[in-house]
Amino acid sequence: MQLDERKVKILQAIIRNYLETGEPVGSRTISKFTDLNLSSATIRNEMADLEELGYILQPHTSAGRIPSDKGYRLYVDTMMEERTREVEELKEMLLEKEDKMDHLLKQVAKVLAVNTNYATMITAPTYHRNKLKFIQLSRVDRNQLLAVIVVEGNVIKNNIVQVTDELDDETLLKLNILLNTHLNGLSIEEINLGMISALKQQAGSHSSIVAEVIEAVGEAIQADEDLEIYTSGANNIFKYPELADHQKASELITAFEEKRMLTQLVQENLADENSTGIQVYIGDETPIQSMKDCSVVTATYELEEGMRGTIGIIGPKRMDYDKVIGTLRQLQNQLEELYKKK
Amino acid sequence: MQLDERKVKILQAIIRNYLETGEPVGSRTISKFTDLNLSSATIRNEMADLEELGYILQPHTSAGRIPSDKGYRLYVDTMMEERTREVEELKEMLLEKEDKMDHLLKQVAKVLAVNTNYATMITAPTYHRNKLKFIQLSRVDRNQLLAVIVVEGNVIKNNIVQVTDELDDETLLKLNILLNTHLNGLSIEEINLGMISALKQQAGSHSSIVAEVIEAVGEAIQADEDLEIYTSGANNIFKYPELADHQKASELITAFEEKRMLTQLVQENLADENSTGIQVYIGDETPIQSMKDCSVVTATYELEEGMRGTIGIIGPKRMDYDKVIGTLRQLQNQLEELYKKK
DNA sequence: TGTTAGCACTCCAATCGAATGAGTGCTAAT
DNA sequence: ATTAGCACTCATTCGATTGGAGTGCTAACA
Repeated sequence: MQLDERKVKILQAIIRNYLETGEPVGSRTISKFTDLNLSSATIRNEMADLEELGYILQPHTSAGRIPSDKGYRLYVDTMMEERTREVEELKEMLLEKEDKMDHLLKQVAKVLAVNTNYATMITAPTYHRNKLKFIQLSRVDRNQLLAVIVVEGNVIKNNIVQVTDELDDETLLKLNILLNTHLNGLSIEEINLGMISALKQQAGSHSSIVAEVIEAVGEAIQADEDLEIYTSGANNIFKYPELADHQKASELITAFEEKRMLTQLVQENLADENSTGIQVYIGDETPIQSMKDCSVVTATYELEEGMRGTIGIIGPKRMDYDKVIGTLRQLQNQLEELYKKK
Repeated sequence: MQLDERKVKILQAIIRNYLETGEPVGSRTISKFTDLNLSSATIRNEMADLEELGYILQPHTSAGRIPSDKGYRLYVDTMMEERTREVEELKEMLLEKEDKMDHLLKQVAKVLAVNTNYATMITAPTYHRNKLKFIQLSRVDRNQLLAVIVVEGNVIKNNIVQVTDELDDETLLKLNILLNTHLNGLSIEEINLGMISALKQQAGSHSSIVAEVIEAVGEAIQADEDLEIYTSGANNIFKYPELADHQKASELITAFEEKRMLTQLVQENLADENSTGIQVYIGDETPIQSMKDCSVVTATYELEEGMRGTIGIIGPKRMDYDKVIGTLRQLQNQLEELYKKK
C-alpha cells in the first residue's frame, strides 16, 4: 500500500487536531474538519490504512486515532510549513544588551518557557577549541593569591591559590610575565608535561604556585565538562495531562534538576557540524530515558566560529512543532545578531 | 479547659503517628500505640477536648484526627527531644574541601535532599557589611579591560570594560594604584559621590574607565540583591501525596524555579541577629503563599562575623521535625568548622 | 471501482447505589 | 473518672448500568 496525497492530508489533519485537543481524533471530526468533502466512512477506511502503515494508532478499539512517533516524524520532516513569527518580547529583551552572559541566558530560558508553554533549557556557549587568552596573578591577602584566567570568548575563571612563602611584588610580576609569555594562545593539547616542567624550573622556588595555576588553567579550558545549563518552565509539564501523572512528572522534574542528564541532549547536537542546527527528537528517539513520552527540540547557536551553545525545548509529543521550530530559528538569529552588535 | 500532661502525651502520640503514616489517626490506634493504658473511648473524650482546644482537627466527621498548625507548633516548640545524629555522608563530603564555593553549596543542597527526602535550598554566605578588598584592572584585548573585584570573604566579581582609547602599561598601573589606594577597605556607604568625582578627576582622560569600574564595584558589594540560591530535591514533593496533586505541585515547582520567591524565606532569617539560627514555619506561617501546605525549616550558618548564609528544608507539614532540625544543626557546625580549617 | 449510508458492535468514562469499615459521639454502667 | 456498647456518619470501594463516541463491515449507489 502506498501513502498517496489524500492519506497524507488526512494524517496531517489528524495530527493538527490532536495537537490542539490532546484527545484521540475520530473519523467524523476529520470528515468535517478538512476540505476534502469525504464522509466519515471513507475517512475510516483511510484511517485503517494509515494505521496499517504505522502512522497512527488506536489507544484501544473504538477510540479515535492518535499519531504514532512515525507519524509525528513524517509531519516534522515533510509537512511543516516554515513560518516566521514575531517573538517581540524576546527581541526587546535581547536588545537591552544584558552584559552578563549568565543573566542573559537565564532570561532567554525563561522568556522562551513563558512564550511556548514548554520546559526549556539553554547552555552557555563554549569554545570547542579553547585557547588561553590571559592569566593574571594578584595578591589579595598575605598568603592568598588570586589567579584570574581568561580563555577565548572572554570566559573568566577565578582561583584562589594558597601560598606559604611570601611573595614580593617583583616576583609576582615575573611570575605573571613568565606564565603569560609561555601559555597565552595555547589550547589544552598544546600544554604538555614538558612545557610544564620547563616552566616550573624557570619559576625556581615558586614552582608549586606555577603548578597550581597550571592546574587551574586546565580546569578552565576544559570547561565543557561542567557545562552550565539553565532551565526554566519545568512547571509547564503540568499543563499536559499526558505528562503530569506522578510517576512521569517526578522523573521529568528530576531530569531537570539533575542538569547533568541534560548534557546528553546537548553534546550530540554540538558535535554535529553540518546542519541548520535544529534537531527534533520524538518519543523514544531522545537519548534521555525519562523523556520517552516527550518530544525534544534543540537548536544550536553559534556566536563565532567554534563557539556554540544549545537551546532546547521539552514538551509533550503533541507539541506545536511548527511554532517551536519557528521560535528557535528566530532566537538563533537574535542571539547571533546580538553578539555581532556588541 | 486546661492542657494537662495526659492530653499532651496523647497529642504527641497523634502527631508522631501522623508523621509516619500521613493518614488521620483514630482513637483506637492511640489506645494501643501509647503506654497510657486507656481505652479508645477515653482517648476519644480527650481527643474531643484537644480538638476544642485547637490542637487537632478532623478532615471530616467520622475521620480520625490530624494535627493542626497550632498542634505542630506546640510539638516543635516544646515536645521535641534534642537528638544528635550522624550525617556521615555530609561530613565526608565537606572534608573533601571543595574549593569552589558554588560547587560545595550545590553539593550540600543535594546531599541534604537525598538524606532527608525533602526539598532543600541553600544560599551562599553574604557579607552584610561588605568591604572592598582588592581591585585589579588588566588588559585582555586591544580594547577590553578586565576588572576583577574582590570583596571581603573572597567573593570575586569579574567585569569586562570596553575602552575606546588605548592604554599603555604604565597608565594601567597608575589606574590600579589609584583605585586600590583610595577604595580598598571601604564599604558601600563609604564610597560617596564626592570621592567618585575626586577619583575621576585624578584619572584625567581615563575618567570614563574609573566610572565604569566604580559602577562594577557597587554591583559587587551590593551582592545581597541577587543572592544566589541553590535548590535540590524538588522532586521529593512527589513523595508526599498531600503535596503531589497537580495544582499544588505545579505551584511548588514554580516557587523552586523562581528562586527569587525563596529569598523571602532567607531575608527574614538573616536579619534576625539573635537566635540559634533555626526557624520553623508551619503552614500559613511561611511568607510564601504557595507553600502554605508545607512546613519550612531554615537555619542560618555563619562563617565569620557578619558573613551568613541560609539553609532551608521544605517539606510537608508532617515533616520529621526532629530529624530535620538535628540534621540542620549538624550541618551548621560542619560548615563553620570547615571554614575555620581552611 | 470508489464512495457512502447504515447498523451492529466495542469499549471507555461517567454515574449510581450498595456495601464496607473506620471512626466518632453519646449514654449508661462500673 | 473510666469504659463498654451502640447508633450514626461519611469516605472509599466495588460492581452494575448506562451513554456515547467511534469503529468495522456490508450493502447500495454513482
